[in-house]
Amino acid sequence: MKSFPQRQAYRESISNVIRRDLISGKFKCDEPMREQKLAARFGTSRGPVRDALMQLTQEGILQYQPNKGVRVNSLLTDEERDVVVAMRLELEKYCLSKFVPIASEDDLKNISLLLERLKHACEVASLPEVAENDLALHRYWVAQASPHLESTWIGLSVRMIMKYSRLENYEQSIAEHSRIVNAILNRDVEKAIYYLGENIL
Amino acid sequence: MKSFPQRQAYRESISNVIRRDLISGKFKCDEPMREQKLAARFGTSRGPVRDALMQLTQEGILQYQPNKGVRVNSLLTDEERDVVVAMRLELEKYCLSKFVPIASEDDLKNISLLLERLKHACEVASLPEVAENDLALHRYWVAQASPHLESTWIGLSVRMIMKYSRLENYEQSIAEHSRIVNAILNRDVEKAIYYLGENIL
DNA sequence: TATATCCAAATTGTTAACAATTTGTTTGAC
DNA sequence: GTCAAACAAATTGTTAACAATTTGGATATA
Repeated sequence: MKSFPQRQAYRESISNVIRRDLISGKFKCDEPMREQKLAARFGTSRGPVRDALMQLTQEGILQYQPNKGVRVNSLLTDEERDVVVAMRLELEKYCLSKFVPIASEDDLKNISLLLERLKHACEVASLPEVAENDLALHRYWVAQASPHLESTWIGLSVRMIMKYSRLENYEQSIAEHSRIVNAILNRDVEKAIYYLGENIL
Repeated sequence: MKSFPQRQAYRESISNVIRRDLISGKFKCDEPMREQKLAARFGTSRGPVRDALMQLTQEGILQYQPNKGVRVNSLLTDEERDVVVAMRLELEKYCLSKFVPIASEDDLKNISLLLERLKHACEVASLPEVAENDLALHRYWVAQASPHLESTWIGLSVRMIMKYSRLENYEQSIAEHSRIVNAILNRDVEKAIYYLGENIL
């Protein structure tokens, strides 16, 4: 009947919320994340919270130390960020080249919708929402083209955004993503990849 | 007193063992990993086993479905592997360029030791051991140069190896790694990176 | 004051029991 | 025989309690 994750496991929704908080800078760097407090906040026991924290640790956002819990990982250095940008670009270029030719009409509708949501978030100028919708749009073609590499992608992308995000220039973000989506709608792989390169840096 | 992880958490050792089993092909593709059985095998409860499984899921080796547990993820496609190779190379080139100039005498001793271990594994021709020592050697300079990106690196590397590993040509593996390590010992970044490119493909 | 030691509180690590979901099998109607 | 519903077994999801470790502070000593 219900064709989709009927009830997303706690761990997923918890890690999504925490990730969002981290992107929008609600936690100071090196600040320890206490399991008990988070469990209370989310109305669960510590189990699912631990799961979510471990997931974010694997994504590289948090840092784990045995018997000491997890803390907000320090930001990438400038050099590391350059490397991450290059890796993410490599990955997303491949995904676009794969996705554009095979995208169904529904896919095109969906990315148009995601673009609209991103535009709206830019208009109300809410940074965490902009970040979330930016990632959601990119994530769409990654997931369609290569579900195998989706988890790799998210780790790279979140950490790239956390280190000086260019997202604060809202008009530019809208323009860049509009160009990419237009190219996709026209099935123009070359252009899509070109504009992607201008967006991810 | 004990300066290092005094007693590695279960989750770590469990995930290491399972990862090794996966690399050496002990589980069929799509085969479900049962928590109960693994818990019995490792003499713990399901908790730490779940932690280990989730970690491997994040690394992309296993696939998780809510209420259905985890299975061995299907292998990368040829194209995906090419992308992963490029990403890993990008990352490791950076790490080598960072590591070689700052490596201490102890570091040099350590990688020499790791190379010897790899040689030994090649001589006794035990594939899982070769894989483990190969990864351990590369991991050393990644961890030294950029602990931030270590978890990213391991996900890429393990999946790259699982898809047709070139490790079975033992003599070649020894030669390639000897060249890299020699270049490092001579503080020759250019050569080290060059030989790395010949090794990772 | 500075340092070391010990104790209590807070926190993480692990376990076992219970709840919810999925899976497989039997049963029965047609 | 085929299909569907109902039941039983297996498996995952969650929780709360307990164990082990770390942390912070009080006390004592030089």
